Amino acid sequence: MREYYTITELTREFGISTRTLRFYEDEGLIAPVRRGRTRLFRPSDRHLVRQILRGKRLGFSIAEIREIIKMYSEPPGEAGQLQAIIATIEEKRGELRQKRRDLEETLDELDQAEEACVERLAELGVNT
Amino acid sequence: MREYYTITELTREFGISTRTLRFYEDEGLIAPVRRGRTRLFRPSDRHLVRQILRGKRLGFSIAEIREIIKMYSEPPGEAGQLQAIIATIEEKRGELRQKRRDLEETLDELDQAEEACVERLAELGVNT
DNA sequence: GGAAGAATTGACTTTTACGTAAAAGTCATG
DNA sequence: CATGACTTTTACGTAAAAGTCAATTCTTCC
Repeated sequence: MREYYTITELTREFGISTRTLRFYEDEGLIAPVRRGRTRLFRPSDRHLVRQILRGKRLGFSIAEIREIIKMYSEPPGEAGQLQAIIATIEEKRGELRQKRRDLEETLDELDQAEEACVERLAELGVNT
Repeated sequence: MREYYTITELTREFGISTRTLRFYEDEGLIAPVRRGRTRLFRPSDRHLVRQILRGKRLGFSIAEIREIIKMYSEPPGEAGQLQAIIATIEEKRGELRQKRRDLEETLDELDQAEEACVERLAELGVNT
């Protein structure tokens, strides 16, 4: 496990721009350490980037991703806060399940569409 | 099955604004018929709206949704076009499968986060 | 037949998530 | 030490997806 990654290493690995990484830092999603002014990304930062991009692919906004990421971090000390986090987790879980239903439905409809195309092709094959 | 829905009926059913529906019409995603200037939405339009919102929840852009919707419609006559559609369906299926992996991973991490919270709560319960 | 209540159009605004360009600092290598 | 590849900050720009608002135009209902 490497200790540090440079910003361009991560841009290449994830196919994103330096602007994007700086933007995520501005948004408080990641906090790479500095040597002088230069950012050094630790494996944990790299993992956060991975989680951010995953969230993006699922259609979550930066604000939502921030919320999700916050929940992965160490749980706080206070009981009330813990309850609150658990409630938020429940909520996100609900959203994800909705997305899963959406996903399965869409996959089904794509299957049907493909079948229709294949049938149509068969017809053409016969008629030609 | 009702023959027509008014625009406000659909806004209420789906929790979106008239502006949004008109926007989708401008974008060519739906094409409600008119009585005078008033839009009348058929069940098929309503179903399209359902599909659009599903696409949105999955993080697809309007352009992508347009692409997906086009594939649900009747397959065209020409073999080359049919092949092209099938290829696009394959591609979308790939994206959806990636999303599904992302989704499962996120659900797993949320589970872990919740467990951590529950444990922490148990500790607090013991210590108090 | 006139007032109230929907709908419509068009223009302008907003938010999100970066893109892009300028100007300057950093650092390894020849 | 200078060259070139990277990086940084600052600041303005932009595309997508609506929101908002104003001015009209239908309806319809009493």
